[in-house]
Amino acid sequence: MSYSLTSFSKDTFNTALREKGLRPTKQRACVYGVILGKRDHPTADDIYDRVKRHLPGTSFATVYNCLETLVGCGLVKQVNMDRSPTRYCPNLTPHAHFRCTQSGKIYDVEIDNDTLSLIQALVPEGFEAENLDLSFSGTGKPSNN
Amino acid sequence: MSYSLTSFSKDTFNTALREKGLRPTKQRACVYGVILGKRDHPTADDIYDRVKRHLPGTSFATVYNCLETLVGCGLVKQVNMDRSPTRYCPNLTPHAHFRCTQSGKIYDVEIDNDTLSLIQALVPEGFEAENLDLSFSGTGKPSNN
DNA sequence: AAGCTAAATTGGAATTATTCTAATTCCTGA
DNA sequence: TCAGGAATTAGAATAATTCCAATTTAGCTT
Ligand SMILES: [Mn+2]
Ligand SMILES: [Mn+2]
Ligand SMILES: [Zn+2]
Ligand SMILES: [Zn+2]
Repeated sequence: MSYSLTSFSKDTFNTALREKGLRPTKQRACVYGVILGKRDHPTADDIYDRVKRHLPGTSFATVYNCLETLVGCGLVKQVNMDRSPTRYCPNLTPHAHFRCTQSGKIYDVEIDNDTLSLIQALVPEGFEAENLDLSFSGTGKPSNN
Repeated sequence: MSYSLTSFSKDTFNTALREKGLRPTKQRACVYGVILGKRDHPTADDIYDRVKRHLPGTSFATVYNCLETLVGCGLVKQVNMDRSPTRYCPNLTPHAHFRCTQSGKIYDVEIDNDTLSLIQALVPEGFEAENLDLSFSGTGKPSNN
């Protein structure tokens, strides 16, 4: 059993990989599955732990390889905050991140289109931004455990 | 000779350190000086190279120690883009960064107050943002060498 | 179905930015 | 001047990530 992706996710997954001439392997499906399954912005190490429950033989190198592939296919995004380990996010809409410095938890923060336009307008003449990263840190929900 | 800080910078430096009960050493002054002297967002390694020209005996550990101190005193800011080495910036105004993926150069991008307010307004109810990071990447000035 | 070939996975070593440690040196202020 | 804390130093340690060479697998072709 590779991993129980919904038929919708499975189709997204297969299509995205085939479009790039890559193989939809069980390891890649599993990595994608665990990221979709708990949207908590896991690190590679977190993902490794979760994948091993389903595919015990999986190596750390494979987790990194799969993550690189999934990012390359646009199925997940990397999230870097300061120099802490890279986290992975399946939310493909443009959004920002908030990290609670107490709990370490990371939350998605929506960006409305008007604000997004204004942010993009900050980029000076002659520069072409392909990518933007916006993140906040501070104290999160008071006693949300 | 520690480093030729302007009398204005020297005063800022001495005051900021003394306020925290820390000593304005020649290594700290030199690290601060080279960051002010060429505002190109140098890495710790860049800074080490430049500091050694003025104070040849300086160690790498000291550069890191000084940088941590200067950041702690609010004299310089850390700039992290993806997982590349941390860079340091003496521009204390709220501003964003643009990294040219071709040249690797990093540019300051001003954020006007209106846009800054809208960005801060993205933070949801119940969260308190102490810090915000905004960065762009893409292609920079066409042939600015 | 068997064989072929390129792609993917694997375990372990290598890399690299950064931090830690313990010894030495330096300041400061009594 | 000198005692004691602060800062610096060289080198070891750490940790996330990448690299490597060997093995396995998946998707053809016969
Ligand atoms: Mn773990
Ligand atoms: Mn160098
Ligand atoms: Zn996210
Ligand atoms: Zn800057």
